[in-house]
Amino acid sequence: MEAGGRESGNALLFLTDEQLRKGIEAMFFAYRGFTADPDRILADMAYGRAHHRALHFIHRSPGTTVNNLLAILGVTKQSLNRVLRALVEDGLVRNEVGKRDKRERHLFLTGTGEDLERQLSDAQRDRMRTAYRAAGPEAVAGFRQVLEAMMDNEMRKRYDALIELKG
Amino acid sequence: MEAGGRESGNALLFLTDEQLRKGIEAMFFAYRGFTADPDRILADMAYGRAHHRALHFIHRSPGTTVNNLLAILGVTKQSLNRVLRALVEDGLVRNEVGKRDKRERHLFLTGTGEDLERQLSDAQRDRMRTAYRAAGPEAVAGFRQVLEAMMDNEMRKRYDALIELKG
DNA sequence: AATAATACGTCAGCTTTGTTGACATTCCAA
DNA sequence: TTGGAATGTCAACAAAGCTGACGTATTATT
Repeated sequence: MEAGGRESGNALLFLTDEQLRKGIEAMFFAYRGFTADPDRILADMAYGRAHHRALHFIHRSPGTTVNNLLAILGVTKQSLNRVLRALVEDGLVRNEVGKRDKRERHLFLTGTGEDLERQLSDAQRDRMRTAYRAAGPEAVAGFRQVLEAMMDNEMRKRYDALIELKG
Repeated sequence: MEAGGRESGNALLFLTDEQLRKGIEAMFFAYRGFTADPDRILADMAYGRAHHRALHFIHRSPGTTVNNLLAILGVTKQSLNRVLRALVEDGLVRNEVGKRDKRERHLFLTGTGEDLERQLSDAQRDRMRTAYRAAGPEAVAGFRQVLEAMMDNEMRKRYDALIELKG
């Protein structure tokens, strides 16, 4: 287990079912806030959250392949393909046949794509920044620690891999 | 703005775009982990995440009305009705006409409903507990602080109202 | 007493985003 | 040269959200 034993009294009060339930509900409501601003922007367009996610990760890792994106997003290629096709048709995403492996398509944002991505992530970052500022650096460190511990091993790998790129 | 000025150097490093992006991605991956276990359980049944949410909040506030639940979940009554109808038909949720106001329907879980709810929330709590334990009480406090700061004002009201009940 | 507002249910139709399954193409590598 | 990987695409479907319209109790207001 871990420390345990002697510190049975108050030290573990943060692990009671009540505390866990609060955390679960906080996660639920916070996630809605987390996506609210981009959702509002996207509602006017023909795009949704799935398009936002694609734009985000292409922006973040330019030249990434379809398979990479598939693994990160955790959806089927048919589902992702629908999103990518729309973005390519509308000129937000550019497709480039791989040099080494010509089966692969490397994905890039166009100028227009970068513009929309920036608009969306600005909104999302603004909220995040406000929350971070209100909570302070130590709270933020704790926030990140808990989130990372909450991921699946699979997802933590993907997350870590992303972090390494620019981390 | 706020404090600013003299402490321009390292004190605000946690507010850089890079740090915010990491937080955004951590939130994305963590939320997938957060829902993964209940999702796996529900996949075998004819239910989804929407049913889980309804069960959770009815369990948490027994006797809540449809309108209450609507406000908490933030969906339309048509959408919620589809979910509730299934749960009532399958004998997981019980409907009770209001005493004071006979227009209202008060919602309760049946024994079967409680069983499923427990199964789902046990799975979710287990992951939460493991994450909390790994991160420690101070990290958890920070986690909660940031989440609460991230909610919409609307949602924070709902969240606070819930907390008061049993909190 | 009449009227308005509220709470709830339901029908119909639409959208987004996910899913399977099947199949073709292209290309790398053994 | 052949098997398998990476990609794209078609079709059909499901979950879960949405709008709009309408009906029925019940309560509140005038």
